Amino acid sequence: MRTPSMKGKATRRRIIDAAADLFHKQGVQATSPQQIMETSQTGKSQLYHHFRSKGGLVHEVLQHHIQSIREGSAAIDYEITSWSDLQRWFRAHAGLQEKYRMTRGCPFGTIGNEVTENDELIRRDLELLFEVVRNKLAGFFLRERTRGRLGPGANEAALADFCISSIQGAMLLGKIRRDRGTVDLAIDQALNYLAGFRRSVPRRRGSA
Amino acid sequence: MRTPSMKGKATRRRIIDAAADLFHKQGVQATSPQQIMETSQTGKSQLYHHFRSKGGLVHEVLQHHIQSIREGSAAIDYEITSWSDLQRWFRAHAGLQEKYRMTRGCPFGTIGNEVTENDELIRRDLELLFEVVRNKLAGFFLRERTRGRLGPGANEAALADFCISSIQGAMLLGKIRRDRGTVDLAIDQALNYLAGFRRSVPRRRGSA
Amino acid sequence: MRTPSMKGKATRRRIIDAAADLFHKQGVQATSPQQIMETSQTGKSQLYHHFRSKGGLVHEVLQHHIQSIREGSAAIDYEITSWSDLQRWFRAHAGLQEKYRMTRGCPFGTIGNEVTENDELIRRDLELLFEVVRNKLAGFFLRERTRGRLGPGANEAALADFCISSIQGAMLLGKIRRDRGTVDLAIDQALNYLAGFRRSVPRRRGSA
Amino acid sequence: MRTPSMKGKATRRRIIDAAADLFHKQGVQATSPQQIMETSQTGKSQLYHHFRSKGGLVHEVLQHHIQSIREGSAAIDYEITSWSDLQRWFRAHAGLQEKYRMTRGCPFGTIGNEVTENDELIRRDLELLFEVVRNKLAGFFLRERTRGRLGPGANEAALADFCISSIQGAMLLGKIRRDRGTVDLAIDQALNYLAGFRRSVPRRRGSA
DNA sequence: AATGAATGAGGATTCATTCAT
DNA sequence: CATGAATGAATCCTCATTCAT
Repeated sequence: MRTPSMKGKATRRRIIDAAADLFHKQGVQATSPQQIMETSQTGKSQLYHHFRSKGGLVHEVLQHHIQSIREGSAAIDYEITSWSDLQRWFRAHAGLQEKYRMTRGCPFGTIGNEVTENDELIRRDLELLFEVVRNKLAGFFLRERTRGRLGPGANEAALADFCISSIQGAMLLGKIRRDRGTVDLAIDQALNYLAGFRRSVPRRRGSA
Repeated sequence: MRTPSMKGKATRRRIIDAAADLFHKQGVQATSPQQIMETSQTGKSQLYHHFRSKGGLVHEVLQHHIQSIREGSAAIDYEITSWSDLQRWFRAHAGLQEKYRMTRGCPFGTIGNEVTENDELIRRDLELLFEVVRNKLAGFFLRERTRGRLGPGANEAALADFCISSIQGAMLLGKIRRDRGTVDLAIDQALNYLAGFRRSVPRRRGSA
Repeated sequence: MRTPSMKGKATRRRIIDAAADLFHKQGVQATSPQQIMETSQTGKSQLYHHFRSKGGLVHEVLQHHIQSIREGSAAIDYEITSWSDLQRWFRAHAGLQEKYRMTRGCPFGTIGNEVTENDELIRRDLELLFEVVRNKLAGFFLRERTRGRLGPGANEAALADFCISSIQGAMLLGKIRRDRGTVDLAIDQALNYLAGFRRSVPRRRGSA
Repeated sequence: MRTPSMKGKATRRRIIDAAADLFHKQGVQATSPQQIMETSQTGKSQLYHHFRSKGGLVHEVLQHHIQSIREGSAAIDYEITSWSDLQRWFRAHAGLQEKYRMTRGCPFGTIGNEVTENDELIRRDLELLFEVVRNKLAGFFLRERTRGRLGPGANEAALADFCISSIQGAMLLGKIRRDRGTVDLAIDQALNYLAGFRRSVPRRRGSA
């Protein structure tokens, strides 16, 4: 059974989902409230009932992304516990792009790229989002260091940022070239670089 | 003396310059013909006299960028003949961003980010632009290999693409964080990676 | 009391009425949304709220005309039940023109004349409209035949079409000459021709 | 060899021809100077060199039409010397329409339809044009009367106008219905009516 | 006679948003 | 929570015309 509040939530959620997809597809500027309302099968002013403005909606979309990343419900899995997880994380991005026939970039990068001086709030949301991602990645590198599996000469946050900016650059170039090969090659090199910091630790006797 | 064609060209050029700057600042979508006309001190329909449409103007802006890169008249110098040139090339991007107080990304990436399925022509222009850049960079790596100063295990085009996607990712993240440090750190790591391919060649006796 | 839908309908109706009059006066092409909005005292985008486009508005105007003809609420009475009704029908057209000092033609013909290959939908609307008119007229001729008052040698639909094309030609020429005499003379001749098909039936004994 | 003045004449003529065709196809309003210049392969301001304005061009187009009718160089032959010529005259209109797949009406009527209160000069041109046509037709009827082949009860000018308004109405309806049958049927009835005025004169003995 | 740049108003339409109910 | 009318500025672009050469 659907209670009214459930229905409300459904509407709100439908709008966010539709907006997130459209923002990913064509950017924020190119997406009109009208289009969002049509895509989400909502009355136009529902959008203004649930969100203060289009900007407010962008904020909520980003909050939703952050939430998804934290919860692990996002399209890409940010729970990295092994080097192969890290590889998967990289490749998942290429996979996501390919799902859209290489016509889209990163959902976050796409929004970030459009940010101007007047979009300070959105910029902050994105800053937070990328910090969450960095923390996820840095967490992995930190755990690796703890276990002695990470060489010296690079700190965890920097490595995490390297991952992020590598994948952002790769996806943007991949979208422009409409070519997965470009993305994969960039990922290869990023992984190459990261592999340089990996240390294999001899298994202790008696351990699994 | 000003011939009529000179006058026309000046206008055309003023429009392209204004547009290029606005596109860099706020993207293509967010830039209206009206704004371009105000910025370039032109009548509104001059824009449509000189360019078929807004899309046509984007095309011309990109062609102009390509021309600038080829000629060496661009904001960034793409003539790389030494490893230190390469470093400068990387840092120049950060410098460009800082010039705009880290509120802008890469002029090309910003346009590329906005490309959708309907902007096939623009995409092609960008593809070409990035190929020109890649060739410039790949040329350097090739010359280095010829001189025995490049180690095995990476081809020139791939290294060039690595440079491009690295700097794209770095600039995007730098813009989102409004932080040059992020860009510099990303550049450091890219240079680190590239340095791994560098081979020092013992000076021949008798040479400087 | 005014319900919201009532308000909406009133606006919609005001727009249609204003548009219909302007289309009659100066044609569709020469009528701008702006002019319609000023005439109907509406916000410009109300037009696009109620109608998809200018073309959509033309469609609705024609539908409204069709409705009026069917309902008998049009400027001209299409309910013909006698030969004198038919005469009145013809003369009413001249009267309508004179009302506008012979500066306008037929409201339908004016729109029809502007139709091009790209206005297929509008053309269909007009086709329907003229079919409705033809049916009204043909109905009269059919009833006359049933009563033995119509001679052989012409079918009802053809006579109806003759009426329509005669009046269309007459009004167009009348507008070009700005002269009612032209119209009346053309009507005289059309009525002359039609009179040739009329048969007087001897009154039955005992009837009035 | 082409003298400069010939070239000038050719340009002027090309513009008129292109304009005439476009006006016929889509009306005056819908035809922009730009389109005329493209169709006639002329520089845009040649149009303003040869004609004062767009209105001036319409005037010249109509003058050209009048000239063609007078000279007998028009698409339709207005030299009527026999009843079968008259039939041909009527059918030629249907033929002209069919040539354009019933998508166009009468070239003159189409322009006339668009005339508003502000186009007094154009209206006068059309008035003249139709007077020329009327005279051509009335001339035939007059000659017929002279020869005793025209019955009483209708004057020549009225019959001529009947021909004109009939064909105008027929062509308009034919265009709206995109159907030649409609036109032919209307022509049949007009001819029927006119035939009622025809008198056969017994050949004199000894004459051809 | 011809070219192409320039002009400024206006074209149709959509924008983001708010209001009334 | 939902609907749809209303708003007014802005969108991209074309209009008819003129100017300078």
